Amino acid sequence: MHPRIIDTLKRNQLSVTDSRKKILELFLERKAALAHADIEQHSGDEFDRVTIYRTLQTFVEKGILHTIPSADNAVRYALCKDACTEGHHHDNHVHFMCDVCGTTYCLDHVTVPAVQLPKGYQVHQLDLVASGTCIKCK
Amino acid sequence: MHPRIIDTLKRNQLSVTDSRKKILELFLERKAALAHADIEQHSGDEFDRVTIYRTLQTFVEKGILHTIPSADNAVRYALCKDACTEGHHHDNHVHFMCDVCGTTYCLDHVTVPAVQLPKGYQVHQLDLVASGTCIKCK
DNA sequence: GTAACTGCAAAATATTTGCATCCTT
DNA sequence: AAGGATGCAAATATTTTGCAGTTAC
Repeated sequence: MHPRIIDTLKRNQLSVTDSRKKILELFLERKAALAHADIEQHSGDEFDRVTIYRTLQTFVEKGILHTIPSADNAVRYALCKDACTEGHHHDNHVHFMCDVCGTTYCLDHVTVPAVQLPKGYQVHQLDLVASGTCIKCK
Repeated sequence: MHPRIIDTLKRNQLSVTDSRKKILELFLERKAALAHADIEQHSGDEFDRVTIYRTLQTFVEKGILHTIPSADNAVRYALCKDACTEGHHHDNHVHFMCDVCGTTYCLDHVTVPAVQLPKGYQVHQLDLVASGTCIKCK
């Protein structure tokens, strides 16, 4: 098991349970974003559907995961960088969704360029969602 | 009624029906994006829920509307610029979601800056979603 | 008149809530 | 032991599908 798992949970004052360990492990193993359905599949029906909903929600509240905006109706989640703390996400990075294989990536190292918005708009968060063909599918 | 309505429908080989006229009118009146629920409300229960789903889907297919990515699970729609044609969206513009009033705007005149993605990623579409406080709520 | 569109019913899917039980600390 | 987390059941919400009746052209 990934050494960061227990640490991350404890740092966030969460009790260390099987479902939380397993779900966190899934995100650490795969670099891509995961939707509720993905987790249900990859955890092999080990946990209740509801537990997964609640775990994801808890992780988002604690700043362990963030949701990724997308134009379809599927909510996807990805690991936050360490800078994220409770109720305070700093995820102004780029997401890439592959049209072919459907994988969603967090491109942490790419920064979102500054944008000039019309006067009066105060920006708190910037999300750049790119889509196209990913490196595996080209 | 807005003069563009009939024209837009005919240009896309769609028959001119009450629901389509009304829904298109809603989008032309309000500059903001609309979710299914918004349309249901503002059309005063005039149409069936299912008709709204189908109308929105048809409009997206025809390139009259596009969907806006968002981190919550609500799918919002907004008018495409004229350049969009069937199956071929060109909406690389900026969307702004107000955290206070919940309104989503299409900022057509703001362009998405170029981004340098890692080698091997082919970008077909770029969506920049900004959120914060809008001009009315500041 | 015919093809396309709508409304209704119902199925399928997704999400939320309450509560009793179990597990972590 | 106590509080929190889970599982199950069920309520709610959302989206899709089939089909018969209606409307646009």
